[in-house]
Amino acid sequence: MSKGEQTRAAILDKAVETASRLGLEGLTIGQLAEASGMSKSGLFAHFGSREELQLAVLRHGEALFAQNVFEPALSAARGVARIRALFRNWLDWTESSELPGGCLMIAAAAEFDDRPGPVRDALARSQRAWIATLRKAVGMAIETGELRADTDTEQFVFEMFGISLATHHHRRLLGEPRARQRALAGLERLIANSSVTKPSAAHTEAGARPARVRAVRARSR
Amino acid sequence: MSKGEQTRAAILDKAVETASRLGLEGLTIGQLAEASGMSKSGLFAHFGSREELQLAVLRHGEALFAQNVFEPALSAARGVARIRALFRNWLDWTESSELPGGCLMIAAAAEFDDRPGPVRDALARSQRAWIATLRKAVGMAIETGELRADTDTEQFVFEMFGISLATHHHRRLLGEPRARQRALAGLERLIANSSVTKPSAAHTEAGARPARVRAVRARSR
DNA sequence: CATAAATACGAACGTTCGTGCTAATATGAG
DNA sequence: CTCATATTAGCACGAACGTTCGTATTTATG
Repeated sequence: MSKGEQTRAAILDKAVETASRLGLEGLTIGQLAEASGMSKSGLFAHFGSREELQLAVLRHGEALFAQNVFEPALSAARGVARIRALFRNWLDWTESSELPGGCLMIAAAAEFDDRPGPVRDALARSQRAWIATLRKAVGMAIETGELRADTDTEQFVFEMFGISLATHHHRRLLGEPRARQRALAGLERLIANSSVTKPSAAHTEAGARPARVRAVRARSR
Repeated sequence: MSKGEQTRAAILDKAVETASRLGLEGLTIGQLAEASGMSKSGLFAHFGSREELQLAVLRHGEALFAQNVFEPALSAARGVARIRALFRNWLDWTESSELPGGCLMIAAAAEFDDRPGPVRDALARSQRAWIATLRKAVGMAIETGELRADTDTEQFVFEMFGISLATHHHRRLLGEPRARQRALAGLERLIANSSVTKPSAAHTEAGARPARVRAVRARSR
């Protein structure tokens, strides 16, 4: 790796960190240069424009996401186990120490959903790819017979996404410590609702949901 | 209403609109002045600082939210009917023509979750109040006997929030036209899971969930 | 109608923004 | 070690930022 690529990577590490807190629009050539210990123009030369910097940050974040969330989950068995692994890695990612501002994609999504341009396009592409990955995982859980064949995978992933967003929102803005617990409970409810083996009516009525959740938590720790 | 209050209100209308698209940090005294057809300094005099402007925009947005989402839902009967009303008004709000950038609070939440200060504090307070309102609505649905007494209201609202966030995300960034449908289906699943009268197993297994959703949609149109 | 108060404007402040240049320095291949 | 190339720094630019100030104008009050 040449010196140039090396500094570029170091810059992008810093930039992803900053962007997770301040957003991609909060990224500033000057501040990023100071944080990287180099001159504005020196840093600028690596990207050519602010928009190119934003795109590079997005790509860098995507790579980190794949590396930290997606890839480790592949060691989990296909089916609900992998769904749980993907989801937990996702939650871990949003509270990672490398990302003091939480998930970069979530911050960028809210920021660019009304700013047409290449950055928004790249972001949307990335999000669609992630959704497709999740759908595939749900599809495999149907193939293994753990989830019912009539499961609406799109709806499943939609709600899964929502739980993740709510976790981010509650933990970061509201400082809610039980957010992760709520997230895991939500996922379990989602899984239970699409499971082939249905809980008995008596069980369910007597509050089986919290009990089931507790069991899952125990297993996860 | 004095002339001053009048222009101030007009400014804030424009500002809420802009902030819904560009965020509170995207708000600029100069641009807002131009959009309002007045001078920078003239506009500035109404607020005294940019931060005060942001706070005023937030308060103005809060008032609009209460007026468009909360208050109309009070005409719905206590219980799940009101939960549905609140939720639908909320969805309507995020696609309102007055808010070209979607829900102001959601945009601001992602923006300020890592920017300590008065704006973040005000936003968090507002969000907590809204959550409390939703919890109260769920609590009343328990009192009416429609939802089970062991329903975890906090969890219910958490997931409701998530569905709303996912809807915003999918519709605005990904342009997903079925987002609203997915949202309503998610809420119905949430309600069904906490309902006293449980659907028969046969019904559920044969895909009662989409059917139930369709019925609800029909009722809402 | 006069007059005090409220409201709006225009010009300018010091900073920071992104982006061009050119010159200096560091890197790595021969 | 040499030298072409890659990398960084220095400096300057026009524009926009939030903010201040003195002044003009409009509004409401007696």
